[in-house]
Amino acid sequence: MAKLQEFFGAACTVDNVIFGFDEGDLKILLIKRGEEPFSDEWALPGHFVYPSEDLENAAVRVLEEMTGLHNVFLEQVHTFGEANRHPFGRVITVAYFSLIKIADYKLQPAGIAKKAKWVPISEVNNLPFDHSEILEACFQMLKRLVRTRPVGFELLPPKFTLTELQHLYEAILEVSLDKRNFRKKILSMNLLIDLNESQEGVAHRPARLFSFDKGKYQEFLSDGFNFEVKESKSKSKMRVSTSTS
Amino acid sequence: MAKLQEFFGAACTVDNVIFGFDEGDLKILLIKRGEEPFSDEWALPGHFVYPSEDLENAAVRVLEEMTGLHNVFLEQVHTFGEANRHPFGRVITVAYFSLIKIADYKLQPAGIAKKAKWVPISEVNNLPFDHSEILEACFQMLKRLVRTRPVGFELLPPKFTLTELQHLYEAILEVSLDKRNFRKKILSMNLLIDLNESQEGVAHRPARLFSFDKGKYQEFLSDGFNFEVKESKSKSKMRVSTSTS
DNA sequence: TCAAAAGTGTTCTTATTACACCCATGG
DNA sequence: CCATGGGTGTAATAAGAACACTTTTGA
Repeated sequence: MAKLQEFFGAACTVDNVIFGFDEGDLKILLIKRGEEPFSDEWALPGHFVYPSEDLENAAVRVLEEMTGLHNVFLEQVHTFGEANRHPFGRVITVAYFSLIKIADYKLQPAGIAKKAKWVPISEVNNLPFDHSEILEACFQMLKRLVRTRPVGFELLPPKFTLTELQHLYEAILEVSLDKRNFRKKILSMNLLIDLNESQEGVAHRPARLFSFDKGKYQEFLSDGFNFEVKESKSKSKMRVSTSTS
Repeated sequence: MAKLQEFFGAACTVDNVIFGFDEGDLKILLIKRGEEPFSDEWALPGHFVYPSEDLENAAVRVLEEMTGLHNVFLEQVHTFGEANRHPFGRVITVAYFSLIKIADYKLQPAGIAKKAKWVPISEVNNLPFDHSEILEACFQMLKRLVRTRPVGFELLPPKFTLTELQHLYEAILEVSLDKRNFRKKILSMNLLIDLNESQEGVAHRPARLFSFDKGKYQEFLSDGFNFEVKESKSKSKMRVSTSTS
């Protein structure tokens, strides 16, 4: 039997999969590591948890350092604790994922921008540590979440079109959806407010703009909903990995 | 900025919510602690993760020590890492939950039985540490899981009646269900095998016995299903806390 | 006038809900 | 013969799925 002291030699980190949606693509934020191990490689943003820092607070701290944003959607996903997952010693990592509006991120000073980049999720590969596994777990979590919570609110700008919202769902779920059925369903939830405004300057019929109803949104956040979607039969959409080695 | 060394002073534990189903009640296994802190109090079974032990393995180890059972359903739920949650230092705990057949457990030698007991979930209260919060998280997880995975297989004996299965769902979801609708739905899944056997020695019409179809079960385990259930309109069932302080 | 995306309804099918009486057994 | 829980079907409603053409704008 080990003595109590021997158990207190581990470190804990948080790693954060930060999702954004831009140009029809679901993306995550990667950072170029400045320290060993894996210095100069692109990895998930993360950091050690300080000795007297709450775990959740560490995740918030990393997120705020990366994005400059506060009050961001953040949820714990899974903890990875293989004994040899980190070369420097026993390091257990807790994975979080968060959802941000990329437009907000872009307004931030460029301090961190030199060492951070948004990468479409289909193009991410060869992450160091067990970060690929972490990403996969977070992506699965997002897929699950999108069917029970009105997640679009976190990822889209304040005003958006129904097509943008549909594309978001398609990007997350990796399916294609029927336009009429999607609209019927999402509108029947009374979650959206029709702003009676239209897009401007587009080379086609301008779309109506909508925003989320914050009251309804909070309701759905706590109670959940059931957004079951089935891939539309006609045209199927495959996940394309455009990554090259 | 802290030095690397300063991060390596934490300990990691696992805590395990072990669910069983018996006498129509959903129960969990509690253990009488043999060590400080909270010695002699009833708590969730758990233990430190050894320095070179995989996290998941620690959860399996605790489970096997407690129950003597192998290959048990076990899933990670959430990690609790408030800085001051443990009086002895920085201890982060990873919560797991598992599902066992209480009948199997009862066959085990009674070594641990003196310091362990099954408690109906409605009667659990005042657990030490943040164990109440951990239990709540695991119970929520079980509720979620029961609607997407054929969880009954893990909790019921090899042969069971449809009413027993229904009572299991009712205990987990804390609702009452319509008998006919429940049967129609569960039978339509082709998950059950009608054994063409009947109960014996009951003071009423004997019920047919069923078992799970292992092939179908595996399929549902990986693909999931959608067991949406709505509380039956006529008679509602409230969660009754029979605990007395 | 063309290209591009927006917008819009109906029919069919499937799943869910509500609901009440007879049956088999042991005591 | 009574108490107990087992077992069964149908009609009404709601939700989901399939599907194609017209509209508005800028270039």
